[in-house]
Order: sequence, then C-alpha cells, then structure tokens
Amino acid sequence: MKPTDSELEILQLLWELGPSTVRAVNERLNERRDVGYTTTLKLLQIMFEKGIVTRKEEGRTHTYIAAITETDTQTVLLQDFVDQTFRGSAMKMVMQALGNHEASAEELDEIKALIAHMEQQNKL
Amino acid sequence: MKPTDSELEILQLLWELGPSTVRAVNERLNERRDVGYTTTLKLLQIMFEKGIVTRKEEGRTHTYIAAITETDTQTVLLQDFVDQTFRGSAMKMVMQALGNHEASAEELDEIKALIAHMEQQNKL
DNA sequence: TCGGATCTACGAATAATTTCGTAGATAAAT
DNA sequence: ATTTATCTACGAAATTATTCGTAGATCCGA
Repeated sequence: MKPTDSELEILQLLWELGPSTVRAVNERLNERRDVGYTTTLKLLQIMFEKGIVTRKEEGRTHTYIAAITETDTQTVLLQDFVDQTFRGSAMKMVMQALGNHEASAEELDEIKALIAHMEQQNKL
Repeated sequence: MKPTDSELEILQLLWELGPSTVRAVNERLNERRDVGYTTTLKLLQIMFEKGIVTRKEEGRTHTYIAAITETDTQTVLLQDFVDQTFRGSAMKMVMQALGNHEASAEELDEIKALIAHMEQQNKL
C-alpha cells in the first residue's frame, strides 16, 4: 500500500501526465537525473505486480495508469510521516509547516476558511 | 543529516528519555517490537559515527545523547516530505492535515493566532 | 528484405539498511 | 576463584530497494 521513494516519484509523473508509456515516463525522469530505460521499465513492472498501476497493451507497447489517487496516497503517507516524525501530532506538524513557510494572503485565507468551517463542525 | 527510519525511531526515544544507555533504548524498543540488543547497539554505534548522537563513557557502559534537536530534524524531514509527496506545496499538505484531523478548539485557536501573526508580517 | 531501433521480460549486480552472531573484556554473583 | 551476566566491537548475513545488462520479439526505414 505504501509506495517506495522511486515508486512515488513515478506516481507523481503518472498523476501529472495521465496514462503514459514507459518511454514518456523515462524521458520525464531524465529531465531531472540519469535513469536507464530498463530501470524505469522494471519499476513500472514491479508497480504493476503490486497493483499500484494498471496497464493497457497497445500493440507492442504498454501504457501505464496510476491505480491509486494522489490524494489517497498523500493521506496514507501523511499519517505515517506524522507518526514517525511528529510522534503522531498532526497539529504540531501543521504549526511547523506554517511557521517555516512563506504563505500568500490567499493561502492564509484558504486556511482561515477551513478553520472556520471546522469550528462550525465542532459546535454541533 | 537525514536519519534513516530506524535511526529516527531511536532518536525519538532519546529525545523523550534524555541520555540513555543501550539497554534502556533497547527495552523501550522492545515494548513495540522484537529487537535484539546488539541490533540496537549497532545502530547507536552507527549513529555515533555519523555524529547524530554523542556518548559518554561511564565505566563499562556508554550513555547516548541525541546530538541533533527534534525541531531541527523535523524541519529537514518536513521539507523533504513536502517535496516528495506534495510536490513542494506545504500549503496543500497543511490543508490535508487539517482536513483529515480532528482538532480541538484550543488547537484551532493556536493556528489562528499564528496565521494572524503571519498576516501582520505580510503587511510590512 | 535486411539492419537498426524500440519494445518487453527477466535475472542478477549494486547499494542501502537492518539485523544479529561471535569474541573478548569487565563486572557481579555464587 | 570460578562461573554467569552484561558490556562493547566488529564482521557479515539478511532484507529491501534500485539499477541495469542481455535476450528475444516486433516494428520501421532504407
């Protein structure tokens, strides 16, 4: 259920690009660092075996598709990360993230709106 | 600079317990899962070599002490995590974390205060 | 049609992390 | 004093993740 680092890197591309061939993924990876074609192929095959991606055979080539959503994956990884790094305290992590980061007025407004919404919920 | 998973697990204990012997750390680990004594010893030795912990020799035994702070470590890991999992968007992660999580009124107040403070900063 | 390019499958090398067995020293217990 | 328990050091096995080479099939252009 929990993708490895390399798998996550590829998932990011699949989420961004949509259904993609090995070559497309590999070319995208190579914009950032050197990765052999068969390395990318192998990873996608492993991910296929694990059920992380599906694939369509189109002639000779395979087109890979993410089988899990970005949001679901983020939720799982976030939970693990909070447990590992912030001893389970999501709020502490939120405070850190806010503190470390420059945020635009719009972003802050968004958060305020979300908080207001949560406070409504709490009242019920 | 970036501790591995096992190293982080031990760091958590050192932060919580303060200076500790191998045995103390190992016993604490064994409350959650089976870990051999020499496994814990070896990890602490590796962490010592890397400079993640320091140690004091007291007679025959060593007392280990975290050499990096919890907050610093959280900052480093958080940055990496956001990049890897949220494509660098800390705000998106914050929204997720808030959304997934029950938060008490006090916690929400804390966050509101922090946001208010940040908005002040933005104005200057 | 022939030769090079491109595809998948597969096995295995490499690397990074985690785990533990053994040895030797010292302390504690009988 | 001799055995037993506990400590560190060290090497190496086991595990997990990553990378790539090679082989065989298919497509495409000259």
